[in-house]
Amino acid sequence: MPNRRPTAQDVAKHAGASRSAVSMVMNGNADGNVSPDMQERIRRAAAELEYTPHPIASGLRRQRSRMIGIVTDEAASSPFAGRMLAGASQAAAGHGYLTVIADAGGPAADTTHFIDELRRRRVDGLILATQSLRTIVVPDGLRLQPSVLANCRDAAGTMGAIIPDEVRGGREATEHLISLGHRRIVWIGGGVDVDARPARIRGFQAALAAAGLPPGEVVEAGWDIDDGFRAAEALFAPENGPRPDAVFCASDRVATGALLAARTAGLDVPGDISIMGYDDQRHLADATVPGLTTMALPHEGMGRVAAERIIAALDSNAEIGAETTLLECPLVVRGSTGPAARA
Amino acid sequence: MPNRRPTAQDVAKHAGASRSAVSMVMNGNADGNVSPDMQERIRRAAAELEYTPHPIASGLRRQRSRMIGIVTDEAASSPFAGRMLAGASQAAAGHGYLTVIADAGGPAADTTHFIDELRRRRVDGLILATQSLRTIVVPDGLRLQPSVLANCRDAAGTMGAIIPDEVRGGREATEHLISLGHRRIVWIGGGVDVDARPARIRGFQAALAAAGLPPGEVVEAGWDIDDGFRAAEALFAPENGPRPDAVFCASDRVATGALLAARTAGLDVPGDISIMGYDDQRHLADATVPGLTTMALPHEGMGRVAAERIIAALDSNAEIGAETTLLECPLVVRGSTGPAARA
DNA sequence: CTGAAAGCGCTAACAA
DNA sequence: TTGTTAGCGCTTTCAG
Repeated sequence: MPNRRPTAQDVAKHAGASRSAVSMVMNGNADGNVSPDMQERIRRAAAELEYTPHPIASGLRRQRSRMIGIVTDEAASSPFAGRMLAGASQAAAGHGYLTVIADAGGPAADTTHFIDELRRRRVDGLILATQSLRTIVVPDGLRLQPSVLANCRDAAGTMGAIIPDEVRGGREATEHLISLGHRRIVWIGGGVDVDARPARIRGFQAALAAAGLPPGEVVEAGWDIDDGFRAAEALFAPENGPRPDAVFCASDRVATGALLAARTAGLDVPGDISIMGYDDQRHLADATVPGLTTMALPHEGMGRVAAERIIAALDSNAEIGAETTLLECPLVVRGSTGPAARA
Repeated sequence: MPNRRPTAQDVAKHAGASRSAVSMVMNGNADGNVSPDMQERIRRAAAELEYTPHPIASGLRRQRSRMIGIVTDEAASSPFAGRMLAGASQAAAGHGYLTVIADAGGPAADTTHFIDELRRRRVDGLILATQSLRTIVVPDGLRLQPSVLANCRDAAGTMGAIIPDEVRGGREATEHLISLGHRRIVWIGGGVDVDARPARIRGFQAALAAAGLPPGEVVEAGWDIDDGFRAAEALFAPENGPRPDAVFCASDRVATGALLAARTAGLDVPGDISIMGYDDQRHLADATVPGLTTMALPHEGMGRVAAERIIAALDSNAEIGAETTLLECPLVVRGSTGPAARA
């Protein structure tokens, strides 16, 4: 099983060159230093022996591990974690970096230990990713090396972050509804404890105002299916006045509840009413009847951009910057929105 | 920012000892070799300087990276991936191992490249994890070092695997329903292309038989909400004969559809009918009205046990074995199941 | 019981 | 243009 791998020494012997020549060829630094035909012989020898440089040895020498660490708060409880990790790992792999993960299994404040552990392991850069959008006090360890925040922002405002553009998401979702001919659009749900809510509502109202429509009604409710169900049920009751053309839900779960309420009230979606979700929660938004039109949270993109931003800084030896990058939430059109009935 | 870290040399000087003494103390090999008071002085010096051994250097020397790699097929599209990765990373961290990930972003067959890349990076062990339960042809690279499969099994049967015990899950779910007094229980859903379905149905029928009940009816349908809705709608239509006491759904999505159909048909859940899900899909099973009673897929456990099994082999220098470990799917009781009405 | 010496495999500065 | 040398920080053997 062990199958000893060849070393640069072996390749050098095989090609009749020196170890350092091999090293230079493998690292692309050979051009002014090793004759072209020697380079070719080395390359051939390397290929023949299936030589590939030992990353641990080169890491030791260069004082670079080519690993980037991701520490997450309770990835286990989020259906979105996989997307972020996949995005980061794919981006990193594309630049020859390895992605190492540490899940704190608890709130972001408990990540300190894991950050230290990853630093001890000599990761070149660090991503701190939270499962829901929030503002956090950044653990000290993060500041000691290139790091960015994903899906959260620094209370001190001095650390770079990648977060969804929720205002724009709220706006574009609303524009989609308006373009379909809807005029009376009601917002449902989203507990007040989460940062995303006010931003989305701001976008919602901005789009309405831009279209010359009056401010939209905002119905308080939580984030879950039954919150959406109850709120929509009340909204659809005839005694509560005219029905809205469309509802814009704080989450796909709320939207699923609204869908259910519409069905219970005998309303056709989207014939009688359009329902818009938010999150693009896999195995939910794509699994309702009809499928939910929704704004996708860019988890994969956050992972990718976070990794790319760190790697760019690492590879150019530059500072990473404190800017906050806002990522677009793409509109995913499924069946739950359609043209206004009276349009 | 770089803040040079102390080396074993620094500690040795500080404590008036030799580098090797420091090494032995840090690795617990000091007892017959370094005098107790010298050990104490070294330990104190290490603490004072906040010395921690350089894992890359020791890895190079020991030819061990203390990293275990996880390669996943399309983690990005699964809401369960995070649990598995969190389980593995927590278990690994507990033993001083680092978890590195590589997401193939495609089917399991495309993981070869990522396996090779992780091997090149000198991971000590490898986990190949699939997002849905299946039998796969194991890529060659996996056999060249300690590896286990998570959520999939080896077509050749020679590689260790950790998978959910779906037969037992099907049985225990059914037993839960039977214990509630239900007698006529119908299975709904689960396309035929997925391995999990026949196993769950086998458990379902076994529990029925063990209770002296006739074989349960099995309704064909897919895995999604609308599949569950349609199947349940037909099942609940009065013209299709007496209603079942309970339905056992192939997935939480199907169960969500069934819940919706029950509501549409004016049935109370669980008063008139109990609905059982499968998967414990986060942000769905816990977000319906009422919450779904379901069998949890042990993703976190699979990650944890896979990591532990590899690490145990690594740390004892033993073979890893070809056994398949079956993990229990825990019953999660929420509101969608209750006592039979006529009981 | 202790410390010096020899690398692990690689890279980069330097000398030829 | 080439090859030699001196480490990166650690572990482990072996002579004191």
